[in-house]
Amino acid sequence: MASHYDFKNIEGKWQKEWENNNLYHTKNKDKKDNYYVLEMFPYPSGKLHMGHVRVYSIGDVIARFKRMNGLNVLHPMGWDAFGLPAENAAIKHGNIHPREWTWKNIKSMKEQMKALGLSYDWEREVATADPDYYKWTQWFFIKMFKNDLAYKKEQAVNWCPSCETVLANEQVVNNKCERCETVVDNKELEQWFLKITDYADQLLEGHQKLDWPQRVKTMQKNWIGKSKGMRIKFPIKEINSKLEVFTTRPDTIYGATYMVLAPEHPYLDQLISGKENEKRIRDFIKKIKDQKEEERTSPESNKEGIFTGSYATNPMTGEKIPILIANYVLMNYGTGAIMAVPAHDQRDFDFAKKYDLEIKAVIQPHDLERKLIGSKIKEAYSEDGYLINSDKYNNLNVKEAFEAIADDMEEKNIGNREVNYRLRDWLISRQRYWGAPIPIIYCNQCGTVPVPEEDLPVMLPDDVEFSPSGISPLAKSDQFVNAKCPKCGGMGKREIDTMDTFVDSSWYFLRYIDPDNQHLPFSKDRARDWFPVDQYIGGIEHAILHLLYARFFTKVIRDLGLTIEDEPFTKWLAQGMVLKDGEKMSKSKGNVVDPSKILDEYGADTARLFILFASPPEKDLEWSDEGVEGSNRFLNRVWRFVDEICDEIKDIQVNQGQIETNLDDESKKVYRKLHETIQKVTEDIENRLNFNTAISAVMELVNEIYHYQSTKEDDLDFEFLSYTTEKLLLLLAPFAPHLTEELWHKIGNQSSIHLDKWPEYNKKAIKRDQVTIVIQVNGKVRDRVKVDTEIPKEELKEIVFKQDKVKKYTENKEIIKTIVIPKKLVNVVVK
RNA sequence: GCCGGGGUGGCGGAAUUGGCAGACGCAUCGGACUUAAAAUCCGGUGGGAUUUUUUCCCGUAUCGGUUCGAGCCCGAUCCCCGGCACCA
Repeated sequence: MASHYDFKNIEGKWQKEWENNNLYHTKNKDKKDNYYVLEMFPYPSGKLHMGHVRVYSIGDVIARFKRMNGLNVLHPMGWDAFGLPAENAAIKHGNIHPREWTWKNIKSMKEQMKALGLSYDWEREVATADPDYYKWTQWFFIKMFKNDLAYKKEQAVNWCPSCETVLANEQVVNNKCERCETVVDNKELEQWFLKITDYADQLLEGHQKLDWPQRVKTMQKNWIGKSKGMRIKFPIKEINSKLEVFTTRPDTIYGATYMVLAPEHPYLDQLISGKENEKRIRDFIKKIKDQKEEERTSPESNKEGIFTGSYATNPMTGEKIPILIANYVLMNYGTGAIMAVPAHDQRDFDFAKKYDLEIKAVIQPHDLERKLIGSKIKEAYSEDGYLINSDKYNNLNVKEAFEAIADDMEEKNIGNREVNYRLRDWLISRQRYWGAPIPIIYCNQCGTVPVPEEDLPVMLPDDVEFSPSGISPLAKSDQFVNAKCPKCGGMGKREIDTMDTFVDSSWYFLRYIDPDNQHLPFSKDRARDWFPVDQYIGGIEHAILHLLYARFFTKVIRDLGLTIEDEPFTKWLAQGMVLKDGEKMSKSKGNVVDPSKILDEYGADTARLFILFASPPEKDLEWSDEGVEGSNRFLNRVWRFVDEICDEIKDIQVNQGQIETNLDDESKKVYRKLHETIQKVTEDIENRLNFNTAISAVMELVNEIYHYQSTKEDDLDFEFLSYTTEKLLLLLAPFAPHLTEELWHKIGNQSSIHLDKWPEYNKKAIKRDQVTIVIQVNGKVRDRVKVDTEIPKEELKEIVFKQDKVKKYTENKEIIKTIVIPKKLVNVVVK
């Protein structure tokens, strides 16, 4: 008899069978029993990597488990099919169109997914590069445009010189392009933005009801960066206007001794022209503007500034205070100008020391020992305290003063309460070919005109040269560019930029629920039945980008009236990375393990089992070839056991209700273990998504069965074994779908194991008559004793004190107390 | 600097509500089977001491605290990972 199962044969056979029977097709039903589990769809690079195998294995276990528990499960898959690699491949190889390249890759990746035995409903497959899909991406853009949520403006934007396109703030990491790690430049360009900032507060508040990892919510919170403060106007007499600043500390305004403008501030020209130092000042501004972004914005770099020669008036004190320019004030946050309070802000303090500006303390610590004396301050004091040198606000604490000053300023029209965000609007224009064209036509008469909804999609033209040149390749297609104005019928020009691919992926989860809808991106009824996604699974690297955008889109879609939901993903499991030798797998490090090789050597079930067993899903997983061997060994162990007895048990009709009545002691042990395992596996999947411990529980069960076999030898109870085998296979089915299906049929079943019901555990079976109680003396384990489970405390104590060990350790000592924890332990405390 | 997560055998990890630390797997050692090996099956394996089928001590990054009892709670420190950062 063979000691290893023929995984190649078995896996191929069942994959075909499942496909032929359309086993994983999802019917649309009312909301009641629906369950939507979704893994982040991949970019079709052409090959699956281990990270993919991990995320899809996790999703597949959940989908199969929920199905077996009687739910109507939606488990779809698709392709994030627009993007640069397709274009780069076309440029590099010259003779292949991005479309061809993309669809070729989709085909091979889909085959790999099928080889993994993933239970997708392929009839719902979507690809963002398909005109049937991007038509609706464009439709959403137009809806946003009409609702003032999409707008075009000129501003300094991030430019990646390698990708030759602009990037959103979210796509710039440490001043580098998120994709290619090239240092980004600044460019003044007119670009399309989506008004995500309108939803900043909702994006923050929505976190409350999300069952997401805390760290991810924190990341998004940091990214949104909400701060409450005031916008305050400082009059500048000489140019007869007012300089606005944003501050979170209006309570310190009596200590504002100077003002600082960003070198890009629009007032500068007026302020400095004609001043005796004008040339020096202009040279300084130029120098700062030429500074690299990194240098400019690093807190470690030196603060540099120059006096403009002008003064503003502190609106509360009436004092004249100098206006300076400095590198440490940024144009893209707040108003690009600050009131400087050196006594209570470390940055202002450092700058004031360097340029010898006045430092005036206006907050005094409650702790008198730390009393601040103006000229002797060594560092800024920014903690709590009470006000001094602040006229009628003296002696108020910081919080009271904030409110009082804010009220008064609002009344006198000096300033207004304002909330500021770090979050910027989402820049979606890309100067590249392989994306959804922005559906806008520019007309000399009518201006910026959206393409009418009935004319969508605006198709990508084929006759273009892809080589990036800083402007979109679409500019080179006359047939594309020239279009009639939808309003007046005159000749207009199309927008030539395409959309950021994150736009495509911000709503794909809604298309799956109604993929063939020709009239709308999806119908409201279907959304009601399926949306939101119950369980989303994907990499932590999307914590900010994709997940923030998708949440934003969902809120916009809600406001368009297409759903009533305002969060797309109720639960999110952020799965960890797959590492090799402690590092992320990458070509440059040469530590890549190719999934197809593992599939070839061990099969899909082994690959899935290992990846689920090696680590809990949210943690990083260290790849181990020996570990894969181990998982394979376990599956073979299951196979051998069933293979050996299947002829004996396949015709046995198990009497489910009666099974426990005739068990001998050995069988009873296995029977209890089986039901304990059912409980453990069910709870581990259902409540914790801890597949590693679920699998280890099944391993323990299999060990127990082997033990039973070797103890009983020729005296096996085959009806009981038949019962046990069935349950065992059901428990393992979500993890190893092919092997369990094969064995399921071998033991005499006709229909698929994956349509069967998840086993339930028998509460009576796992109840123990006797338990082992740990006996401690002064907290140290000294003995163990087996007693009846429901033994009264007093009786248990009596038994404990009769034990020799207990006598030994309590001899000649005073017993202070005895702690009894039923079913667990007894601790005798002595002195 | 601020915020969040983490640190357990040779390794991956378990301990779910403060109650037997190290489940399960890997690696390794021993036994069975074999002419032999592989595969398989059975068993040992945190460290130390010891009278070695015994008994005890130490042990969850470090130090301290709370508690009858701490891997888990509290305080301080060190280290690792992630996010944000001249954000006013």
